Amino acid sequence: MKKAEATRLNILHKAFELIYVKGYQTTSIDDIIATTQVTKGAFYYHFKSKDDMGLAIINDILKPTFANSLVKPLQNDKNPLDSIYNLMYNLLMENEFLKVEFGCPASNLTQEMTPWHANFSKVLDELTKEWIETMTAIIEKGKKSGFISKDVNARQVTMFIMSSYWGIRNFGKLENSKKAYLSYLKELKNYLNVLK
Amino acid sequence: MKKAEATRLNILHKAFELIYVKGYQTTSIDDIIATTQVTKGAFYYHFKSKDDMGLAIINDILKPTFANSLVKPLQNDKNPLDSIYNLMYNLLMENEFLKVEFGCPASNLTQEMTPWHANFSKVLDELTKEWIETMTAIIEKGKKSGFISKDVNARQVTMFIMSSYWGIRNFGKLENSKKAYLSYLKELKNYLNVLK
DNA sequence: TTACAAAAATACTAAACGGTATCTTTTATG
DNA sequence: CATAAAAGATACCGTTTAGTATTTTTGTAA
Repeated sequence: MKKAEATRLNILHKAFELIYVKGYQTTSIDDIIATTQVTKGAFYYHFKSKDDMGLAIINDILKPTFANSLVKPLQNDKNPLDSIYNLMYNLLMENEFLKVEFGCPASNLTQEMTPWHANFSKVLDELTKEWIETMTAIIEKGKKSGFISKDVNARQVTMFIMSSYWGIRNFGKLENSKKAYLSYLKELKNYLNVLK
Repeated sequence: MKKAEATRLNILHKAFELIYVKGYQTTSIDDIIATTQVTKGAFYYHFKSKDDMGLAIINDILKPTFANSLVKPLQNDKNPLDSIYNLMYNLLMENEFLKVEFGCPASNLTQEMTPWHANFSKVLDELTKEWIETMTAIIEKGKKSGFISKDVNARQVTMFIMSSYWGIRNFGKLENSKKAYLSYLKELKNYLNVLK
């Protein structure tokens, strides 16, 4: 029971790495079993199809990571504008797992799988919604506690910021350099400042 | 001579459509020759490989379209802030070629092919650079003519705006709805206003 | 009309793909 | 320790992939 769970998690983690780097469609099951040292029989014992595994990656790996690294940090500081900036700074400049040349795993999957794989779209949408709701909530809170002007539309601002984050990830990928991140972060700071 | 050129362009256009909708890797040559009613012999007479055709799509189809629809409109209005907003509005809300559920063709290709296909990255980077340079230039011009505050960093603002555009395309794709576009456009307007 | 190259059609290959059937080994529990 | 079920290994299937080799048709200039 325990060994099996370890094998399953091993497959999920290694497959996640491969998919983050190469994309879902171009990562073959043969690739996965080669890097995990797991046979095809074992693979299909744990997952009934490649897509079944793909969904498990999102639900069991990506979602918890997302909650820890993208959602939770938003609720740390008193000032939501600081929370947002610090989150972005950490994600772009310091997070050792996310690599500039491979972009954002969630964004990559969204781009690749939507709109053709409804199940993928659904769980990815859930993932994103959680982030949106949290950011919207802390902005609303910030309005009440005076950190943010009453004039700002929380949801609107959230969409704008998150869009810019996903977009700059694509830029970083294209230029394969964190330079783009730096000027992005500066302008993000300017933008956040006018929300006061 | 003329007929051959027509065949070639037919392949490029149809293939572009397929790739925009399904992605490059998942669009097979058999898919392409099926929808173009062109045989494989004809296909390989015009292109020496699939990648050769892919690059031709970017150079011969995407680049001119990009120059016409994304770059040129930036230089229309006197006020660069208006140019930028109007461009985004048109791209997101009115452009009949770009579909919300399939995102932005250039962004899709970047996400899918970078960093694994150096040739693709290169031409896509050229494409993007042209857009960046143009937007940066009109912002600088706007600073001189008084439409924009001298304090703004043109390149920084350009990166921020373009990132947000690419990002919101991803959002639209995920939610398969232009609703996201609307609140994005509102906040973009707010942001542009503070650059005055 | 003939000659000849450009263009297109046809038939094929070798490798890779996701997935299955069958068999063997581990592991937990009476 | 016996036994059944869980877990994993191996060989293979049918299909699809990008690409090639060969042949046929078409346009055009002498």
